[in-house]
Amino acid sequence: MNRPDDVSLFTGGPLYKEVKRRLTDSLEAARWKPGEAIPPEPQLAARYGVSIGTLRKAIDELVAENVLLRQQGRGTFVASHRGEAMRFLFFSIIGQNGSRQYPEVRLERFQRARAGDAVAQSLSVAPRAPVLQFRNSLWLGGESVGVDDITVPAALFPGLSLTRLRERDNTIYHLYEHGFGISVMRIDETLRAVAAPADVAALLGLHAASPLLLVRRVAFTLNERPVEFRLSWVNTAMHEYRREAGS
Amino acid sequence: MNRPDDVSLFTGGPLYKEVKRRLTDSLEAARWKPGEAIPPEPQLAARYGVSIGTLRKAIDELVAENVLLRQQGRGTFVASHRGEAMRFLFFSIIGQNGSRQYPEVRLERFQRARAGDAVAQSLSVAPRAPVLQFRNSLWLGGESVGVDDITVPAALFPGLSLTRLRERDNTIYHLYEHGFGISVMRIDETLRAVAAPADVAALLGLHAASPLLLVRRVAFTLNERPVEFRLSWVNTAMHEYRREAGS
DNA sequence: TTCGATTTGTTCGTATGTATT
DNA sequence: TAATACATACGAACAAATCGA
Repeated sequence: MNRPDDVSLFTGGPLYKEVKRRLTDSLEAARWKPGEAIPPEPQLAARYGVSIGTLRKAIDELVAENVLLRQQGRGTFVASHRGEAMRFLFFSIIGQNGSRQYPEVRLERFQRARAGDAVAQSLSVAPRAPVLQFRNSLWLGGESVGVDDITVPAALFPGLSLTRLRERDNTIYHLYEHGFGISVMRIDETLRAVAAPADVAALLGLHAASPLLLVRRVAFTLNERPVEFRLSWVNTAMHEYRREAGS
Repeated sequence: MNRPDDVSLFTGGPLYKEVKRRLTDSLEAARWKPGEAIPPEPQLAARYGVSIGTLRKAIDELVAENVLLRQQGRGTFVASHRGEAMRFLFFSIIGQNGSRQYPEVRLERFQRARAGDAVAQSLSVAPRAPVLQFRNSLWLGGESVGVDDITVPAALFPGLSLTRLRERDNTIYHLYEHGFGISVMRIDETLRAVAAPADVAALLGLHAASPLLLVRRVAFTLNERPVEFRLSWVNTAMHEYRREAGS
């Protein structure tokens, strides 16, 4: 017996880490798509030639990383931006009473452009590489709370258009996933306080130079490829940015 | 055999969850102190009357929550603010190049006071309960980057004084832990952009009304008891607040 | 509604590997 | 080197949730 996926002769470290790598590779290759179930544990264990306990340890780590989702009696599913699960994983604005609510998003602008040096470096593309840029305004309870300036590499999003962005009926990351096979799995954010630029202030109905929270985000796929650069200006007069740490 | 800690007849859910509760209770009761090793796995498994696998599953979760720390060949240790491990778990300011460095802290003020309504609610103490308040300025590379206004319930920190704060040779949370048996294990932060108050601006060498990042922090112990309320004003001209999400 | 098949969750026990002292 | 302690891996049995016949 020597099935192609068999891992039992692997010698470069713990077996379960190798199994995890194989699973990750299959996920990156979209062998199983977001929202779909991966094969049952006994079947995967047999395929890789490991015990079910070893397989489960590999899956455990992917579940902890929000890459897979287990449901007893149903199966193990590839994380997707379709449902509610990832809805607030990447949206951190809350009301002053602590209420979490997803914003209404309005597309304000869409254009083709070329990457500046900073954006090119963040997105790991060549300077002046073609990119798509669009601006959204975010609304919570009828109030304008922020502006997102989003830049993505044009090569990764062929056919992304103003219409496509307008017609989506879900989050932007769901559109990336469903429309372009790009799954945002991790974000890296740095925050600072700045004076509002004139155009942003106008969109938010504020005086220019009002203090705004500026969030610089880079979004990554499972294989750590950066796929989106985003600057968000947030009016924190009536809302806040929340983060928990330690457990 | 019916040892007092035996858990084998427990019926209210998974055994390992009950074992985890017992471990947590022992940690709260300071049966094992920060920095110390808990008993070896076989010994704990015998004490609770469970298999070693079940015990390990309980410990796994506490390790994932940064409550315990495992070291192969040495033992399993209670998390402590003494070492480097928790150093950057609760300090999120980085340089513009992404460098993480721990700030120099200067005590600017220390006073006894009474809790206002907002602080009292955050700290779960009665309104006008006695509290201790102190202000620190934070310095990175010779530059003043922020001001912390810290409020703690006086009842939890008997004997905390200006001298005590000045003479510490480690982080404030290490002082809480070592001097008062209070271990901060989790923080909850909300962030907003504000115009600098005059006194803070002066300390930071900025014009009044410069935009500052205001971080409102509540710190909790293992049993979710709030033990510190903190407002931090951060000058994000040369530094940033960093957070990662998703994995 | 009931029942059986499927799938993950929990628990047990054992053996062996690896790091530390 | 020997003893100790956690890490990895195996396998088995039963429990609990889900789903369709």
